[in-house]
Amino acid sequence: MGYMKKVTIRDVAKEAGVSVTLVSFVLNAKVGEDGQLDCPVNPNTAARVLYVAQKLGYKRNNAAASLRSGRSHTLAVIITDIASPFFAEMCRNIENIAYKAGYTVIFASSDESAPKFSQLIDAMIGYNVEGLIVAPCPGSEPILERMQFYNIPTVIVDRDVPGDYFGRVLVDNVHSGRQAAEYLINEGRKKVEMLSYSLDIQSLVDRVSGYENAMKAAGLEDNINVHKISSSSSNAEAEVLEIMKDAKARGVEGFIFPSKRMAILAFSAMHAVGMEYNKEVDLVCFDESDVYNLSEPAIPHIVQPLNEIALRSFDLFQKMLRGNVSPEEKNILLKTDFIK
Amino acid sequence: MGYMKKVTIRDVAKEAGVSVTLVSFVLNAKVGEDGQLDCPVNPNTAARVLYVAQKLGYKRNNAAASLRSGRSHTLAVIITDIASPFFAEMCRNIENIAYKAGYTVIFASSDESAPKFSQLIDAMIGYNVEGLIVAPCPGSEPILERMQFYNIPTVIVDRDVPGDYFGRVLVDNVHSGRQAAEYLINEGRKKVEMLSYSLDIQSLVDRVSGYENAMKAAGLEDNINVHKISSSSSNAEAEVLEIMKDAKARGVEGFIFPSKRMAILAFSAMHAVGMEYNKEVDLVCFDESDVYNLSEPAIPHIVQPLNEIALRSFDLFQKMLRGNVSPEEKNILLKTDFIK
DNA sequence: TTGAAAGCGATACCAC
DNA sequence: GTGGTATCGCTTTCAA
Repeated sequence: MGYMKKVTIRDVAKEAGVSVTLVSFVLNAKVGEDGQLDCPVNPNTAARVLYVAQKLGYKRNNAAASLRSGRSHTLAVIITDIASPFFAEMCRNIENIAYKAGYTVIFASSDESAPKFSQLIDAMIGYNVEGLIVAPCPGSEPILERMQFYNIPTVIVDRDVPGDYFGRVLVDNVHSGRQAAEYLINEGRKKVEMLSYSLDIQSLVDRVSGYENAMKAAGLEDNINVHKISSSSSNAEAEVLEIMKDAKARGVEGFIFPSKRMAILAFSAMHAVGMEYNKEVDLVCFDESDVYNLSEPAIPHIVQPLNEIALRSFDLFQKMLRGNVSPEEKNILLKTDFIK
Repeated sequence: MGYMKKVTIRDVAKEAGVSVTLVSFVLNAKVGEDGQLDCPVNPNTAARVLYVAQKLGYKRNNAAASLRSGRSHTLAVIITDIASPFFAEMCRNIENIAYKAGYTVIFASSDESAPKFSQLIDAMIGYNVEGLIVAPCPGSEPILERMQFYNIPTVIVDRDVPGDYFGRVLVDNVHSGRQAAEYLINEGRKKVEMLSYSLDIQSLVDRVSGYENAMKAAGLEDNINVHKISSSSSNAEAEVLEIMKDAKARGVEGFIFPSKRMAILAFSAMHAVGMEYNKEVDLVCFDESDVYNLSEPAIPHIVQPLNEIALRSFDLFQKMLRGNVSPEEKNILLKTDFIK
């Protein structure tokens, strides 16, 4: 079976007996509130053009339109790991919002690699994207700096990098750490401890600060205890087992596991040393897992406000695209959601 | 701070003192095995051009290149749900593979909506994508049919739709159902039953067939029992509870839960009726969940061969792009992975 | 209200 | 090896 030759604006113009200009006008006109097209074209002509375009199966060639107009109606989203449920869900939300606003979204994943990130940025620039929503990876700072030379509005999410040019939509991790600790303290737990990584990840450092603040505020500063484990899973497993064995011996009453990965590790260890959730120890975890919901009772956990991150990021991008945005508007700090 | 004017091929040409043709040649040349550029250009000139392009920060304008050449080096992937871990991981794999082959991937999610799917397809055509990897949603058949008129190689994954034009990379669900049942039978379980949805989803129907085949082959046809539940979660919960209560009373020895969602539902119900995994009942589940791995011992489960799906899909797309592919090559059926 | 014509930035063809 | 230039399909003046 043969295939259609691409039908262009010229074909439509010829068939409708008008000029290409008219066709372009009609095809780009927005429908006003009254259902009328807001363009200086005779309604009858417009209707005929629309009909013909439809009949011939015309599809705008975005490459040509973008080349000429300089606009692409395309937004790039670069995250660090497309396989992470958090990012996947964020992408889905951004895509939905952007779609309604007439934008196409290009997603890409840097896989935490700065060279790959650099190539992706180049690709995105080549695509004439109108904006960028990006979760920075280690080493991405100098690459991101270049965005302002291209005058591409850039919104940072998930992890911060310095720079006045950028918009940012971040979550208040100090708050979330405090929230976790306060919950356990209110449940009557006094010996509340926390797991963390020895590697300094800002979000974890903040969560630890929040935990420490809450403990101090409750007069429990002497009970503050943060166990830092290796980020390589091979060592981590044994380390966590040791920590839990010791914790059981010391009668720890509450634990904060500030990531899903740590929570899963800790559950295994707790099981192994015979430490029972909701009996001797209460928990607050982070992120989402089936395990949290299946536990009896469900384990309280703290999640990122994904839809709001998506909403605010896209909104900020559009504001930046349109013109000057005040520094306050450009720096958005969101609160996490506590799921009980 | 000001921003850079976009630097074009002309700027590079002028600065390097050569023609735009030369610049284009050099910038598009592939590096041969000997590290030499395979283009009819003096190596010194080429080096100078490369140097200047780098110095000026030249980035190819894809819109222009695509418009002129008709090629976009872009592949579209349309799935039904970007928030599903299965698809997210598949996307990541495709992106990685495509990236190495010099392709950019545009992802989009139809959210199981045919109208949205149609709009996405139009958008992708407008982007001059060179190919499509698509998980069809209900009602997408007539829309997909149109792809051949545009001569865009299209590979179907996850769910089948008829059509000789398409390539397809699917998994053998009959096999996976058989595999699940055989495992339980080999463990010595005779009363092996299965959960499914009352709504006919082909992959589930196939898994059920495989289960039935295995039971018959083992002479256990009298024990075949498939419980069909509503797909709406409100009813499903109560139904599953009832099923498990009854199953416990009848002394069921093995269960197959053919999706993660069903498994989670069933775990709650089993817990509620006091039915214990690895004691009175053995399980085989599908997909991935932390719960499977945290159970003691870990619950065997069957997963899609994601990386192979990604690999074969992209490979098939490239073959279809290049020329005629035999019907055998166009229909790929993969085996699932059994995780013990 | 309509149309002719000038480009957007690259590639591709042809001549040198 | 190198360079001039038509051209891809569209948007955008500008003039009628």
